[in-house]
Amino acid sequence: MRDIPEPEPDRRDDTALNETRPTDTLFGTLEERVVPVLVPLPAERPYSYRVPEGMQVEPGTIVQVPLGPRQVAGVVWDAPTDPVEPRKLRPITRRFDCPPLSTETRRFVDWVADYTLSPPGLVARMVLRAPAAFDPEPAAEGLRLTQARPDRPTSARTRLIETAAHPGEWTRGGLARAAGVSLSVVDGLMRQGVLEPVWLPSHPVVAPPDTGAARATLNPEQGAVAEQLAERIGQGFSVSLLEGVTGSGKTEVYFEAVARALDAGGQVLILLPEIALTQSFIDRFHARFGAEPAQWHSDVAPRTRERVWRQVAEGRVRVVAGARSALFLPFSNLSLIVVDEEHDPAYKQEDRTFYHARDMAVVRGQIGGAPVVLASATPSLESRVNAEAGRYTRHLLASRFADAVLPRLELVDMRRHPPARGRFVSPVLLTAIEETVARGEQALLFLNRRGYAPLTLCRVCGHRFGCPQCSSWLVEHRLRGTLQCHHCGHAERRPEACPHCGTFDHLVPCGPGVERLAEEMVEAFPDARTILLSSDLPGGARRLRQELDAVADGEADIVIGTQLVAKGHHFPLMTLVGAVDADLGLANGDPRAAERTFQLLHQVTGRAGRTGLKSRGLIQTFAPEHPVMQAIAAGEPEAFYQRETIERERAGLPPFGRLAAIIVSADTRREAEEHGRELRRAAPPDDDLEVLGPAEAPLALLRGRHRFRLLVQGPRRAPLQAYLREMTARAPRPRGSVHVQIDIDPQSFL
DNA sequence: AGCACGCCGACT
DNA sequence: GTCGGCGTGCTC
Repeated sequence: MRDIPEPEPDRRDDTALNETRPTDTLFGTLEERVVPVLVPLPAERPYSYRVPEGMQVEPGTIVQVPLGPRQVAGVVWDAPTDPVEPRKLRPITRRFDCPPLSTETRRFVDWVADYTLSPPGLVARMVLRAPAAFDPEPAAEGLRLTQARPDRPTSARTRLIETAAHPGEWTRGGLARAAGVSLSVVDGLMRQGVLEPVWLPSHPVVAPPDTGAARATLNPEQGAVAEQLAERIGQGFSVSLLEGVTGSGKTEVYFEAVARALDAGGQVLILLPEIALTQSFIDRFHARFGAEPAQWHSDVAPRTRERVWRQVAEGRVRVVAGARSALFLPFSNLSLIVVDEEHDPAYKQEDRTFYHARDMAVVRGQIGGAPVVLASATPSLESRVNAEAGRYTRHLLASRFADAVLPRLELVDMRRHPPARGRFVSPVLLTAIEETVARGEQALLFLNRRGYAPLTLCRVCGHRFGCPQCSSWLVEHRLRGTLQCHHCGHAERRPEACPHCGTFDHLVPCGPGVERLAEEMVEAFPDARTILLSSDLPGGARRLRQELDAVADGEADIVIGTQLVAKGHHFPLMTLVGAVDADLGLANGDPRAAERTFQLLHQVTGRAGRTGLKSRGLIQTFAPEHPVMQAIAAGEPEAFYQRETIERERAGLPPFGRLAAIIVSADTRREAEEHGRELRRAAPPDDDLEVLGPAEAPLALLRGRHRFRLLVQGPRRAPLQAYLREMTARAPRPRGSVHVQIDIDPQSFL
């Protein structure tokens, strides 16, 4: 990790903070202090503000400053500013009573801004996204018993005093309720000075974790890995790749490193993809540490969010479990970062500031001198290559818990075992389902396609229903009676007649979706309990969670699900997993399609067989010879990764993609994609082609490992060309890259 | 990012 | 004749 550039020294040296500069006034020279303040807007440098007489600020102090017509929160920074006319200078409005952002947090903001070519103000904005947290939480007024005693001790008063004598914090209302007296009794005793008001410190948003609450029982292998991870705590920056199949105890193992970091007095951040941040994870944490971690994700109530932010800044919150944005919390003493499910594409943010949270977590660890643990059953190519190259230490958890065994995986060659006409499940899989259900066990059919059918056409005239806004087909959702575009969200009612030729009742669905698969199962196994799990079912996330629990409790025989079944849910009775269309993800033109498909199928088949029952995974494919299918059948990621990546790297080839197209002309991503489709048609068939929007293009150029075809046209041509010239000029500047550049997507090989 | 200013199409 | 579209520019 020596590749992370040191912060450029000149950036700190040439602007002394609280710089004193003489200003000429009518009355002579007046000394005034001017400081750089990073404001939440896309300016390349901090703005300068005057510091009012008597105000103390230092780098990291959070302040309120006037900005045009409004007041905004900014951070006092330590970077040079552009010269500004003295008459434009305005004073800082106030400083918030809030711990200053730590040096590590500030260096992290600078680094991310520099790396992602984002204005530092916008990165700082991600840190400051808890507006009401900069002022201290309003202290609650509590009451405390004094030495004084009432002049006339009535029974109500005596009871009140007895109650108040109990240890603990009492509020006015709470005390009255607990003593069974009215508020006027409390007020009376306050007037007599028997009770006095005290300021209660605000309550911790979560109880402190207890590292000794419940030691996990680890087998020798897990114990050894846990110890190796724990030994890294306090030893400075390192990255450990913790790899193990579903059920191998990764979480329990890294919890031991978390415990060690907490014992050493540090803060811990556990990053999870938003979808994996479930109650079940929180429960597991609670079981180990006797308290919940603070949570940070989009569903956390604003009020709680602010308290978490504040208490992280104060160092009172010790552990945060959060989605990628938790990386920008104002930790002051971060001593361990865990990135669970590190391969998950949800870590990549693709709007505003583009960043990959896994990579930025590594950078944050480097800046703060803290160890980083990346955990996954199916590590990303980047992480595997980094491990191969010795930058990351690899820890392998080979076995599963107890007697649970991995499912036996078989490929079903759909050319040799075709389903019946208009059906999608091969007789081989049908037989397996029948046997499974007969034994009272559960079968899972995985198909990553929502709705009933991905394409509808008219049997009479051949009309195909396409999206009016983009170029994809409309997906029929029979349960809702709609045709929907999964690309742009366009939806319309399913018509009775063909809009082209007017014929009624001759519209035919083509291809399978989960709804259609459910229909097929109900017909084939009318006595079995079939359940459909899809993110678009009515009832929303809560209903879905209930359904998942019901499945785990055995209240279904056949489960049909989209990719949501691959994420973090354990079904103890599941002994058969069928991937209905394993080839599906391979054909979509995504250069990471093979990797994603491998990961998805691996995770789905890993759902089965936690109880020690014999379990099977059947993978329906038309291409059993494809390396992804071979690797899945072997049940060993190695086969796939070596073929797909490492060999390629050894051969001296760019890992993926010989040609990347950059569309710099477009104003919107959609427009860029349209240009991209044209370009893809025109490209030689053996070129791997990546289409990048305008926001990504300069970055890709800067990182430049690929040949680029530039298409520069349209209304913003001139500024973009200038920008690109500037970027190209910057590109040769020797700067290391933290990660092996495996992904042609510039954001992922940061 | 917001927000204001500024120049061209369909209407209370 | 105005209301309103978003293109352009500015914020210490």
